[in-house]
This record gives sequence, structure tokens and C-alpha cells, in this order.
Amino acid sequence: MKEETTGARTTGKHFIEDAIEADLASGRFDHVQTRFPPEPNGRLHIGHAKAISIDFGMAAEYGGKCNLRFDDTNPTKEETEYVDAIKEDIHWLGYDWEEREYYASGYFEQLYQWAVQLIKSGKAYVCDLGADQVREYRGTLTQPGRESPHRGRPVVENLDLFNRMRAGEFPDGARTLRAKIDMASPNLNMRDPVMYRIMRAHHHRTGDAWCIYPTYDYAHGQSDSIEGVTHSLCSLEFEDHRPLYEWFIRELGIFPSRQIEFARLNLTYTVMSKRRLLDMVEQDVVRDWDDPRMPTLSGMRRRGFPPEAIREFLKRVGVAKADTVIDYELLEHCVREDLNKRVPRVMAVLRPLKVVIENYPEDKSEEFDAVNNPEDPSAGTRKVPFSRVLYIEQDDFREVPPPKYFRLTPGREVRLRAAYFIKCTSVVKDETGAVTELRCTYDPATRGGDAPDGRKVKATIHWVSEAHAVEAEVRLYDHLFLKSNPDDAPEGLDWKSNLNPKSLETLTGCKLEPSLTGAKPGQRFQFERLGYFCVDPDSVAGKPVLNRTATLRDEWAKVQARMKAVG
RNA sequence: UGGGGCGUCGUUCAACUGGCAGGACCCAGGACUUUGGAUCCUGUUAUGAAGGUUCGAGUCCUUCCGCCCCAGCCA
Repeated sequence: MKEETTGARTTGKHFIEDAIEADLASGRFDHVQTRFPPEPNGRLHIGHAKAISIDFGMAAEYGGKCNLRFDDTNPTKEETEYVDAIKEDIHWLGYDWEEREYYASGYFEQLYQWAVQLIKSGKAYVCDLGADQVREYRGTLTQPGRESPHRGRPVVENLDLFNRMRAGEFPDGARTLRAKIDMASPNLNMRDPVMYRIMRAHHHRTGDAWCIYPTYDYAHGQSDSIEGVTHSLCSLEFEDHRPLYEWFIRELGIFPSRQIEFARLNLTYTVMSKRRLLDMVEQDVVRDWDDPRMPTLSGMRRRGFPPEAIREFLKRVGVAKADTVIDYELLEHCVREDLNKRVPRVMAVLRPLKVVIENYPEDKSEEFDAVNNPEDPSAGTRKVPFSRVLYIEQDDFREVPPPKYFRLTPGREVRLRAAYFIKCTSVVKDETGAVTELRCTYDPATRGGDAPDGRKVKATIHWVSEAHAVEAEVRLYDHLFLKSNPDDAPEGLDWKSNLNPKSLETLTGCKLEPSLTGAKPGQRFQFERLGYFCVDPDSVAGKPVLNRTATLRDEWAKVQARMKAVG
């Protein structure tokens, strides 16, 4: 029954599947309807993607539907711009709500009528306490609250006052409508929670039609009920709210949606709260919500992460109730696994070092056929031009090679990928002693990369012909934070003290092979031996900008790190 | 200290509801290699603790310990 995936062979079903199946078996519900309820006050991140995959995934698994519903009950924080961005992100991830696009604000009138109903049945009252007083009356974790002096207000008076709240007769914050439940409840959410507040703010959908707005607690469950949501799946912090969620539905006698909570996703080396992400955007720590370093879906898209990889990642992460922090490496693994299969290989030199092949004719140039993807023969080959002057990676040459270094070094022969063997004969340096150029010779008999005499080389390096190179800007990204847990900060400092000052490195003057001419934003490549790269929207004709999506796994880097660690 | 949750390899998810604790990521070796990539083998490490029930406990019972969430007119 369960879907088999490449790496995550799952056996048992998770607790939400168990619950749904039990509900179907018992007849509590005869179908499955879910919803994804974002608040349009920021961009979606990978944590939301987990919720999306669960909400849409459970509906799909049990032949049901999933609605998109914007939870827009707080006009002071919400914007249409976010609504549009959220829709784009969900579609990009690969999910579709068809015509079922709803808004909690679309239910404002019904919610108001239900509030009137609760007032009439003596379950809600208008309270004149201010915010500070409400807090005082609420009590503490260990002490019960005190009842509001307005709790016993007669129904007619409540009706009149609530009506006048809506009519705009009172200033912001002057009164609230509260549910009459139990000020002594050990669950603070049940201590007469606020249902409506007076707030003169322009709403992105209802404009200035309302000056009172329902709170999350009063709006969410009823919205679920209106939509016939059977399973309202949300994150753990709402567990305490479930009794209230059920109380409203019961008192109103409406469709009994069931709320089930799961643990939210956390990733190492990043932060996941919208508040913090917004903070980084506003403080210009990053360029915007779609900065490729951000854990937002738009950031990951720009970074070059395929949606399929994100979905596979989410599948492997699983669904449970224990607080979790997933290794960023798992995400990276899924991205590499996906890209390795699908993306064309290409040669690019990020930090160029000039190489002159002394025995290659000055006016000559030729083309080699290079394999586009060794994982996929159907991807074919492409032509790569070769000539006397080339660029190789600075890292691929060492005048004095460290132990286990296989690449080019004076007197040593290596292979230029898909071309010839070359041997370094001499080194040209500037006044400071820095290597500026290499003089090499090539062996014409090794054309294509194999020596007829059977001799082997220890390394194959990538290269780009100077005369044919496309100049590019390349942006290298690293974790936004230095520590796997950004909150692990010294006394008196906060998460921002762990920001990685080198999370972005911009390289200019990079050399790309000419087949990249005309590459469009969003196109992805593997730069051989370097990593996966994606064309950035900042690119202009003849001046491409590439984002590094992920590096390749790098044995040499590990060897170096180990040698360094040893001393 | 009130209430609500959660504790299985370093990380994450499993274990047919009492029957050999398994997979993936990470890590370490090795094979292969025209990417120090990919791929393929091999390997290390876990049931928070103590009692109890039982032929047998990750699963049941008791006690303890630890971690997370809640005192917004945010969601």
C-alpha cells in the first residue's frame, strides 16, 4: 500500500494515517478532506512544505481533497503580495488545490452570526477590560484566573454592545467579545479566550468593511467546519488549543472537524520562524525572501533545488510527534541525488589559472565530443572547443604538492577532461611570487583522453578554452549560520551572533564553456568536479550569473581537512 | 511547582501491537572510475533510568529523570 521510494523504504504507517484509517473504519467520517491554511504574512519555507506535503498527501492517499485556505484574520500583518507568492510556491512544489481557494475572511459574516448565536446561548460576552487587565485577570500557570466583572452581562446588553462594536462605536482595543468557559481551567486557552477584537485596519480582502476581527481560535475551527474538513492537520503548538477548537464546534453544533497535530520541521544551520526570516530580510542580512541562502521555497527555487528533491526529502523526514532537527545533509543529499540523474554536465573554471600548451599550434583549434551525462546516455554529447591557451582551476595546480595530491604539479602529467594528457613544464610568476601562468606540453597521441601506450594518470581536471570562454559571475553559498543550532549563542548574545559572515562569496571573471551561451534563468548544470549550479534571474545577455546549488561530495576536501586536523 | 506533549544508533523514521532492534542520512574502510563525482560492497554506534509482570519487554505496570509547548486583543 505504502509508496516505495528510492532511499526511504517505509514500513509502518504513521500516526496520522492510523488515525484517518481508524476514523474511516469507525464511520466517524466517510471521506477525507484536508486543508493547508497559511497566513499571508510572509513567504513559505521548507517547514511549510512539510505541512503542505502532509495536508495534500493525506488527501491524495485516501482519495480526498485538500483546500487552500488563507488564514487572514489579522489585517495588520497580512498582504496580497504574500497571497500570490504563496500560491506560486505551492504550485512550484507540485501541489494543486484546483478551484478550492478559500479565505477565512470570506467567512467573516458567518462567523459574526455564530458569535451572536453564542451570545444568545449565554456562551459569550462583551468584556470591557483592556489588554493589560485581561492579562492580569487570566492568572498564571499555577494560579487560576479571576472572572471578568462583565462576565455576567445580560444577553441583550451583550447583543447590543457586540453590534455596536461592529458598527465602530468604540475605539480600538476598548472591548472584546469573549467566550464564557472557565477562568479556573488549567488550560489557559480555556480561560475565557478572546473571540473578537476591535482593530481599525485595512484588510487585504475585505477592505474597511470590518473594524472587528475574529481571533485564530474563533476562526480556524469554524472555517474548517464550513469547508467540511475532516482532518485538520497542524503543528504541535496547537495541541493545547484542541479543547477550545472542539468547544466552539460543539457549542455551535456544526460539522465536527478533527484536529490532529504533528511535529514541525527544523533544519540544522538555519532558522525557521517567519519572524526571524522577516527580520533577516528587513535587516538586509539577506537580499530578500528569495535569497538563495534562505530556507524559503522561493530561496530554494532560486538556489536551484528541484521541487522533486524537496518532496523526496520530506518523504524521508517522516511524520511524527517528537521534536526534530533534521541534518541539512539529508536535504543536500536529496538535491544531489536528483540533480545527478537529470542535469547536464558542463565545464566551468571558477578561479582561472592560465595554461599555455607550448607545443600546440597558435592558430589551431579543434572540438571534442563531451558526454553530457554519464548517468543518462540519452542526454547525448556536445562539442567543446580546445585551443592553445586554456584556463584551469587554480586549485588544480600546486607547485609544491601536499601528500595525496593527484592533480597538476611541475613535471606531472594529468588528463584534461575529454581532451589530451598535458604535462607541466614550467611556471610563470609575478613580482610577488604568485603563479600567473603555466607552460605545458600535450601529447597528441592522447586525443580524447586515452593513452595508446596504456599509461595512466592519477587525475582528470576540467578546463575552458580562453578564446571560446563565456565570462560569468558565480555566487557561492554556505550555511547562513556558523552553528548547527543558531540558538547556541554565548550568554547575552542571540541567534544573530551566529550568522556566517561568509555565507555568500561572489566570484567574477569565471570562465564557462561556450555551450552555456544563452542559458536561461532557472536552468541547472553540473560544473564537472565542482558542483551543481543554477542560472540566476539577475543574468543579462552575455553576462550570466550562476548560483551554486550544492557542491559535489569532495574526497579531496576531506583528506585535506583530516590532514589539517592531525596537524 | 498547573496543564498539554515527547524520549529507539550522532541525526531521523521503523519494528506485524509481547518474539533475533531494521532502513536512510552522516561517519570510517574497500572496489570501480576519463568528474577525488556517481555507483557497488563492508563496518562502528541506540531502546533515558530503576524496579515489576512474563518463558520472553522498545512494546504492558510502577516510580524517577530529561526535553518541548502554553500566561498575544499573533497564527
